[in-house]
Amino acid sequence: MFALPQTTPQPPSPGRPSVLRPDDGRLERGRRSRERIREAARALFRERGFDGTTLRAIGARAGMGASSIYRHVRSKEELLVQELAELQEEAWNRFRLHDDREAPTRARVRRFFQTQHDLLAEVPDLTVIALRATTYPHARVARRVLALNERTIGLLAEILQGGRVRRDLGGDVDVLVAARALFHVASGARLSWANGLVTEVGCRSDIDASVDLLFRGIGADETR
Amino acid sequence: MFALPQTTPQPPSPGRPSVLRPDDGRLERGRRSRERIREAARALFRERGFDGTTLRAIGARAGMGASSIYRHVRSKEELLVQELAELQEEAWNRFRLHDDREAPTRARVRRFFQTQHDLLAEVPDLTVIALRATTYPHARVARRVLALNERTIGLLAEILQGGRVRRDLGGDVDVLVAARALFHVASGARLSWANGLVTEVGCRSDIDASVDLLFRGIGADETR
DNA sequence: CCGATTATGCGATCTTGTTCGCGTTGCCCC
DNA sequence: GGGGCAACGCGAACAAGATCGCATAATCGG
Repeated sequence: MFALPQTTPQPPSPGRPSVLRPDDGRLERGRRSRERIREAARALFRERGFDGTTLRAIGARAGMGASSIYRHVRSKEELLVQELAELQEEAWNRFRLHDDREAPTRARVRRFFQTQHDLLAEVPDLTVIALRATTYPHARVARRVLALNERTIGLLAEILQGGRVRRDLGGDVDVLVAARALFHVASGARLSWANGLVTEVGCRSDIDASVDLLFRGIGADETR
Repeated sequence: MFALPQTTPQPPSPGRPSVLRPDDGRLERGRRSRERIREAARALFRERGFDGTTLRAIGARAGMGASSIYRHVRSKEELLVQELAELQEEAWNRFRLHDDREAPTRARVRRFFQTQHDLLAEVPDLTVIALRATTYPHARVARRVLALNERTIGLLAEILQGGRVRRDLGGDVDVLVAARALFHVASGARLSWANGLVTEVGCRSDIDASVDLLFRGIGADETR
């Protein structure tokens, strides 16, 4: 349904991938540089956080000037989005690995968020900076993050759809609307966590509570 | 329940309000300056948007250097948060003005979001930048925005609580969790709107759909 | 009136993400 | 093997938010 994020080390850089000249010694060097940049950024983000990491520092660790980074990346945030994409992929894989399609829908949803959270917990910045990126609507990276989000929502919708065919859901529930609601509620909880309002376990139980609420509904049974 | 945002033109600036010397010609001058800054910022934000507005421009229009602004404000975003606080206050007032406490809870919630959206639509940046502010957990302004959000959530909880006593809600619904869910779902929809993924009316109907969903619940009636 | 205190303003400066123009280098084609 | 073409890297420079030290002025205690 959605385009897979390109995690292969193809040149995802500004210029087109130059299909005319498929490979090249220069391109090889470029790939190595990109790899060094990615590693340096990844390490520094974990050491000092996103905002504490300067492009000059990344460049220094990657053995190049700060401006050269822009040969390979369009913005600082793109470096983090790469990580986000990988982490999401990993989360999906882990989830699917032990996913029981016959389990109650609500349980599957909860387990998905738990799996995702296990990974997210290691890099608290990720969620927050991704969210921040979406607040720059003109930037390309915003659309990239939104696409990633949409993909997660798609997976949630898939889970829900599985429940629908098993009559596990209310009959007239719009699966996509529901998936979006689940996603945003979880994001909100994680934002509180990132701001130190709740602990990590608090965040988890908030998410669980919200999922339960969404399944049960706010309204009184059968009335209005 | 929550501390009211201080909208009175008391010096909310970095230094303490200097209670020892309650007023002063200088303080008077400062108040006027703050007012000019606020007006200039407000106008420029509407003309060019938040990111398109430079502090030097604000300073120029307010008749002072850019650095002087920091005597009255701790960051650029704080200028916008002031607006957000006012706008929320206005939204609450408008809502309460025509609020029918006997109306069905769901209808009240929907009307609240509509009222809020009427105002928000005039300054599309507001929601987004406020959200962005919360992605800088170290900044004071983040906590300020979170407090404002918490206040909105509180109002929603109040509405829900009203419904609970009338048996309008499911018996075991945690009012605060539900309010939070409503809030975050609406924020998510507005984020899509700000990113041009949906039109304003689309955003409104998305919110309505989400509210309906939250009231009805995702799960099948009475089962699991 | 005097010194101390303090709110305000200013310009220089810093920081950091980002852009720009230039030079270098490996590759292809003739 | 020479010219052309990109990819790459670099240092200078820019933009804009923020900080700093200094200057000014208003007030107060004495």
